[in-house]
Amino acid sequence: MFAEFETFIRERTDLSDADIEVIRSLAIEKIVRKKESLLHAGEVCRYKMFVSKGLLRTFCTKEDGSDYILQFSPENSWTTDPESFDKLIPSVCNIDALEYSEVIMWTKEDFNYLFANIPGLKAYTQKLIVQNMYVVRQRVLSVISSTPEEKYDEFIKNYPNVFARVPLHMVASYLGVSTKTLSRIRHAQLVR
Amino acid sequence: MFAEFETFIRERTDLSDADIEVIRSLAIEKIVRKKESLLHAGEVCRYKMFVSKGLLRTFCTKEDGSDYILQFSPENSWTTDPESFDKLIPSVCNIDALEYSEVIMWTKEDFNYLFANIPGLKAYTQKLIVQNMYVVRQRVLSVISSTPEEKYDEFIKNYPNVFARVPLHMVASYLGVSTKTLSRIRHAQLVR
DNA sequence: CGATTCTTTGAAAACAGTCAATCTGTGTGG
DNA sequence: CCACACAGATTGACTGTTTTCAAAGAATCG
Repeated sequence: MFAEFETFIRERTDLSDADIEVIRSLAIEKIVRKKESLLHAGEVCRYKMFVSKGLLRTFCTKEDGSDYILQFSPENSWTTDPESFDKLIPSVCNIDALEYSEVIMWTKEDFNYLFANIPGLKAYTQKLIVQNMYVVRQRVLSVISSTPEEKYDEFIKNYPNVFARVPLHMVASYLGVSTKTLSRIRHAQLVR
Repeated sequence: MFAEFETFIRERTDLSDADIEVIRSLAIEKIVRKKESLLHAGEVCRYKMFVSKGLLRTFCTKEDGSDYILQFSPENSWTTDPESFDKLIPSVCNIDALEYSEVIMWTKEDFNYLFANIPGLKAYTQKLIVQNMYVVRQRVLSVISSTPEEKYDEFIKNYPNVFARVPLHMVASYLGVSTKTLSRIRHAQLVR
């Protein structure tokens, strides 16, 4: 499980073996079965998580019970609730597994330690945050400016790997449209 | 113009007088009249900008000519097109002034210099990016999960200061709904 | 005051959402 | 191994909302 992470991080940083060893020593490895939860709304999100295998989803539930998916996290990606994690306040999101997954987690305390002592990791993390910003900004633009069909097409284009693995109604939830609308779009595209 | 910035940054960091002086020496002050542009789509966004007075808007234009507002930047806030600025690639956004504004700008090169030599500024900037992330994530959630009326109410609640200064059709553009819908909502709220 | 910008409105059309039912494929437990 | 339950996808009928387009008022600015 850690092996995948090590490969991943070595490709993106120039951490030393010693650095990796420290990072490993503070890592918590966790297996999550499909549908198992890693964070419930109301709890503090205590971990920064790396998905080394599988697929997670971050979602919020409104009063009426409807879900809205904020993020999919396939293997080789990071996830957490940043605001809850940083400020140690209760999260409004849930994180659970859409597939059998393997996750590596660090507490805030430990991650801060790594952050302070491994400059390469710090630089990498900061770059990641910035890149994430590009993506989220683009998503805001898409969601306010695109038609449902455009959103659907963009999703398939941007996340083919996720698209192939999640049920349609979750794509709908991610895009902010109803499953009905997605069905209609798909039907129309077939006919064409 | 720089005075407002100095007050602002001193309240949020513990920069020394010397630090401030360096920052000032690299700052470009610019007056922008209402409707004047600071960035056209297709250009590289060469500056990181602090709005010391006035109100800017960042928006994208689709092929059909319709605008979508990504961000309002009132006095005491920062703006740029992060991706264009960081990577020196052409921007897809425009930035212009909704009011007479006073803006302080730094090039990427100069900002990098400040970044490298003024740890307090670096720490502040990074915190800012992270906080911005919270806001944008919240916006994504809102825009995929809220009704137009909820979006409208949230906007007034979150940005009363901006709301009071921009025409309704720009609020609509920011929220991703038509002006018609906003009018209807307002009418309904009046009747109540 | 005239010109421009902004807001509201009406009517019609397009669109998306709800609800309920059906169909499918999957997988589990007996 | 089969039957059954279950999750997912699609569909139809209906409803309700949003958009579009155009036009008319209202407000603002020079």
